[in-house]
Amino acid sequence: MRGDRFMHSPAVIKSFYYRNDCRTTHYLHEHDGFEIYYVHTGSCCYYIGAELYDLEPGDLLISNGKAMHGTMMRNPCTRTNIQFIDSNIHTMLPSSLSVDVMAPFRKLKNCRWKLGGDRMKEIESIFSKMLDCRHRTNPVSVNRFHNAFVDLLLLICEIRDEAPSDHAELSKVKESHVRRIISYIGDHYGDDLTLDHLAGWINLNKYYVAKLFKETIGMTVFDYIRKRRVLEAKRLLLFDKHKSVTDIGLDVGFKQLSHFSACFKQITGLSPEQFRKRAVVGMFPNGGS
DNA sequence: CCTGAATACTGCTTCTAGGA
DNA sequence: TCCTAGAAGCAGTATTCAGG
Repeated sequence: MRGDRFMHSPAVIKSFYYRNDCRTTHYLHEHDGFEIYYVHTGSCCYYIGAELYDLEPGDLLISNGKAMHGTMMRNPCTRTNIQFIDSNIHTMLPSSLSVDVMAPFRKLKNCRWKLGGDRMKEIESIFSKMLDCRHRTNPVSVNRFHNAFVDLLLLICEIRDEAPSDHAELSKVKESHVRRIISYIGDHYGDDLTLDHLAGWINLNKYYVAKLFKETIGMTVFDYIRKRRVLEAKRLLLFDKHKSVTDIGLDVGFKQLSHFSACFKQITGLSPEQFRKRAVVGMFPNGGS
């Protein structure tokens, strides 16, 4: 792993993991500040709040760490991950800077862009510069690291201005429907949800809803609901140690324990009980998100 | 952009058994 | 007692196509 808890600017940058090989699913967690997540190779599902992103090489994702998030690996994935807080970020910025570099993080909250070849080279070059300076403590290297990070924030501002993000695309009618459905599932995953129910709530035809959802998200409504329930079950298994697997299964919307257990194992590769035991032994196996 | 029908298929529910 | 796993039947879902 090429990265660690970063010591240069503990008041701003909490961690910097460069081209981190990521082969395991990372458990749901939350933290202060913001996160920049960039995929170099491989692919993974990135869950944040009620959103799910399929990330591929060249995908850049910015997010608010306060939202519950985590990754589910599809293939072994190499990614760069930076966690930072903005309360003291002014200490790193040149006084002449006239751009609000935190605007994309505040205005968009969670957002993903698919970068093209030139932008990929550019952002990867910035990450390399940061890597070069990360362990040097002399003032020049510290300043170079700061400058590279500010350059990264400025690049994100540029990308936001010129490239449509998933967030912007969601303003379209179709994606707006899907966003509403995802939001509804996020609030009601513990209830008895059916396609009829969802279609009725959004006033659309159920066949159309199924098609729309699959087109936009890449998975069926059914799959999404199951993953959302398992996701919540994972959170409860980790953070509510006194709650039995049975209660958690029922809480998140499964009617039968056998079905909960089967779904959980299908999605995570572990039974709920195994998941809880392993989580106690080793939380966050690779560090970062 | 959206609806509706037909059909094949998926996976949920229920039941049961067995291990820890 | 709690949890996992397998089997069978059936309800619900995905897909496709035609049409407003």
